[in-house]
Amino acid sequence: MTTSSALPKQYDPSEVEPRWLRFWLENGFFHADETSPTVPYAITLPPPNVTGSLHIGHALGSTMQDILVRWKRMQGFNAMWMPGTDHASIAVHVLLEKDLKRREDKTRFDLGRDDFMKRAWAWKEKSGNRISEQEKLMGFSLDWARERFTMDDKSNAAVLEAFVRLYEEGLIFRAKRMINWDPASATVVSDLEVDTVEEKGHLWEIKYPFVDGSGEIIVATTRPETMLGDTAVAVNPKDTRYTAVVGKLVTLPLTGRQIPIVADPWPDPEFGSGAVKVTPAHDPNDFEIGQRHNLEAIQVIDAKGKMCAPAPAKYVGMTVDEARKAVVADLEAGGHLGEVKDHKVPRGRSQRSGAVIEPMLMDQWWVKAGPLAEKAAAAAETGKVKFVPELWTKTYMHWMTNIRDWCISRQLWWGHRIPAYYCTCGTTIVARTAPTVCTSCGKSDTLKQDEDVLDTWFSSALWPFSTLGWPEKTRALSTFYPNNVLVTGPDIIFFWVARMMMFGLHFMGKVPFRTVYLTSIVTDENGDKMSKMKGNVIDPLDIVYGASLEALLKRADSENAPDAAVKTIKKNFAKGIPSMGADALRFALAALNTSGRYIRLSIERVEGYRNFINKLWNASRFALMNLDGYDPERFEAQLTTQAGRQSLGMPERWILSRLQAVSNDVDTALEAFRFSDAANAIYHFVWHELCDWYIELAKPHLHQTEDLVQDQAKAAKRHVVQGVLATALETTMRLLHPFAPYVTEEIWQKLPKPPQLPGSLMITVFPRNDASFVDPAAEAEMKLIQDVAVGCRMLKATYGIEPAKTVPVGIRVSGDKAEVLKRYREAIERTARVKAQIGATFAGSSEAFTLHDGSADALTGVAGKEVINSEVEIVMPLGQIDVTAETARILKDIGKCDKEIGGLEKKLGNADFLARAPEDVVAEQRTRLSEEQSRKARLKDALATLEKAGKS
RNA sequence: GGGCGAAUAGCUCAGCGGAAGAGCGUCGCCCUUACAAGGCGGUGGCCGCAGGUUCGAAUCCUGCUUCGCCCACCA
Repeated sequence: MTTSSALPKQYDPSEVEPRWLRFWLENGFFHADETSPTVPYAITLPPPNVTGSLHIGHALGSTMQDILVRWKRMQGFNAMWMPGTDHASIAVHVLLEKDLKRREDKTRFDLGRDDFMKRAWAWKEKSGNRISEQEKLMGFSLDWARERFTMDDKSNAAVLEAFVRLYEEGLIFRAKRMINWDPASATVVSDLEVDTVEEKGHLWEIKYPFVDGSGEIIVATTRPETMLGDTAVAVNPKDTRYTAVVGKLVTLPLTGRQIPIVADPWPDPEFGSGAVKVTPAHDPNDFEIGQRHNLEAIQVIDAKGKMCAPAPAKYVGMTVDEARKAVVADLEAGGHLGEVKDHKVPRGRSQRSGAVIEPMLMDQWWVKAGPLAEKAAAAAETGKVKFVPELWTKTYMHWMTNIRDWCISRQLWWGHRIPAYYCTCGTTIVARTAPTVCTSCGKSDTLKQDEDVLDTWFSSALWPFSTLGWPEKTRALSTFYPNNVLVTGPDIIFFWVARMMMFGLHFMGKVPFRTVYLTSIVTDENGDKMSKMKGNVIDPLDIVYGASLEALLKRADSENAPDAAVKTIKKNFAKGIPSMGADALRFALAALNTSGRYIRLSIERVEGYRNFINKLWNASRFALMNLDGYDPERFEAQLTTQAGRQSLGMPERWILSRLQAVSNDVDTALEAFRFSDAANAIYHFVWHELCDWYIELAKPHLHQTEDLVQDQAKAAKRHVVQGVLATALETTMRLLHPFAPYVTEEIWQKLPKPPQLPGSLMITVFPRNDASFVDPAAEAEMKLIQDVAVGCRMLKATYGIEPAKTVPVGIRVSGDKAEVLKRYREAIERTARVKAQIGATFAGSSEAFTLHDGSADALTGVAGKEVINSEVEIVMPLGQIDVTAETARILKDIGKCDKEIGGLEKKLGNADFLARAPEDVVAEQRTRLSEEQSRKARLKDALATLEKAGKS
């Protein structure tokens, strides 16, 4: 016999988890073989940035992926989950450069390219290791043998190949266009990396005098400093105020330059003065106007965000803000300033560095997005790729159909260097290997490789196939491409999902994945997005293993967290974080993952699911303490025969039927990515069916008694109950395993089970649909038992009787329910702690009756009554009770009845309803009405006897 | 300026055409030999507002209000 000391009362994940993780890894259970003949199921983990460690958002997405992968693996699929990390070019730059500035007061340029790269690699090593460690500890069944990095040799080869091919196809080109310049990081960023925020500013009117002395034209601008680079003034051709001046020249103040007035459709006559100064080098619109009118683009702001020649020497070297003040002052002094108004100005800020983006004209590399996007949009329209939740399709489509060319070059070092070589003769060569001689002039030693690297998302866009060996034609590629599902956050639909679609379709001719599941965004309990700056981030492992306030503060300090963050940490985690275990966190994430856009995560919520894991643990502990003498093979054989099935008691058939229903619910929910439905179905089953009812009903049969040896029937019954309990638990472990792999493996290994099963739960088969276990009759009977037991408990609680105290109770029953109640009287008695007499009438008056054991219990006082339904009511002799309170309770019930009856009568009295509603709906309403009427009659009856008792 | 979404119990959310639900919280009573990280029971809702469609609306339509989010070159 297993003693209780063998299993602790409280589940201790820290002891269990490392053991099974090692076991799974050592046995290679996470590895999928691409040559396996079984049906593949593949997911590629969105590679986390090597910018530090995983946050709770990663934990959410990865947990959902692991649930899918473990579930499909157990269903017999060749499930492969590809791990890896992303070099995160600009993010790592920002991180390292900040650190460099703080510790050594240096910029990357002080350090030089080679030294900087060494530091970046060291950082990558540290961060990458930390990330994979976290992923392992969370129990993620990633195929570690395949682990990749976006800057490993194979990925580099894929990037090179993709770049060269796209260049050869004319889909990558170099051009001088308006770009977003981030002066802080000293690089171009793409449109997507710019956040536009409205900031307070001014609208200045500036007077430009006509060269011919015939007056002046007033222009309006929010950026007066750019006037130094103006090369025209534009007015709308429909604006009759200006028709006469089109073609005239004006003198640009402060510079003396003469510039023309041009007619262009862009200026809105309603805005400002209707005349626009045109600075083609520093404004996207002005650039367009410049293109249309062949205007010169004069650059007056340099790459460091400072004014430069040919701006007048006075301003050169000033920052943009300084120049603005100086220009405004000088204009005013010269009498060129008109009205100045407050104005909200949209300002672009770099997502990464926060610096104000400077629009500039520069030579950069571009991907021609149009043709690629066309196919990517079509794939969504024809259903080759599906978005879940579906509403994200619109977001994706909107972007795809309004796409702009993608600027892919970055003036950074950490990344894939662009394979373009420039010869002094002016030739550009794009090649897979560095050319030694110029293909044009034939000279050697004249070639220089482009200094720039690619946007980090370029390699990410190739990830679904570069990880499988592309550009080589590998077996892995043919087996696992396309992936079945991509699980990621909606915030990177444009950055990543869209681009994988474009490149996947272009290079592979097929979508990279069939379904895109977009997760919610995890926020803190107040609904605020988590950020290190705010101090509300949670490291998943802190929840798994717990963390003291001191430890959290120490880490914040080492990460240079701002004061506000430290304050938040002190407030939110005053008592630290208790240890929950990986299973509790995983289960919580699944259970909270409804279709909403946000998940508010709080430690308390996780605690609730830790309690659930503990509940499961204790239920298993109970079972293991009572499974002595149990023979799994014998029971399995019994379950397979018709006679054996029929020998099961109603509670046994009920719990197996419920288990079957829950299995189906879980399957259905997971097919639809409804993780919370799946988790909640299991939670409810385990806690409120298996534990609250079945185990309670099983107890009397399991408890060892002396006569068991003699009583063959009792021994057989005990064995059946043992079998059902063990089977139900074993099946529950399989259902729950994808969500909570550790505790389920631990319990499953301990449970007695038929010997032919595999050596690990994670490679056992997921519960399959077996309709033969569905038993509506058992479910209906059990429902009746539960209703009656709950009714008894309610009466006891109402009258302040301790739950543990057994009291006599009469169950008045008519119709065919009597037999069921009589048969399961013991079940009611046990679960409600009552002594029940069951019958149509009781001895004596309606309030006095004889207990079933024969002892008379004539009651002089009053009884509590609870009407269960039209056929069943409970009468509980109570002696003296508070007649007023009981009357009020019954009146309240009658009130509810009346309301129901009123509604139903009105409905059934409506000829239109009878004529138009479906027959079954009408019939249902009729049944309900008669049920309610009967219930009301019984309640009134109870009220009458109560009144009588009150008077006597 | 365009687009998308959300308003349901104190909180977080599910339900999306035929009886208002869950978890947590809260309030009682209990250490009943698996579990106090537990058991039993209760309380709690003009389903944002106003119209409309329908025999029937939390659910569909329209408008309004309030909150989110995304996209956008009005100087």
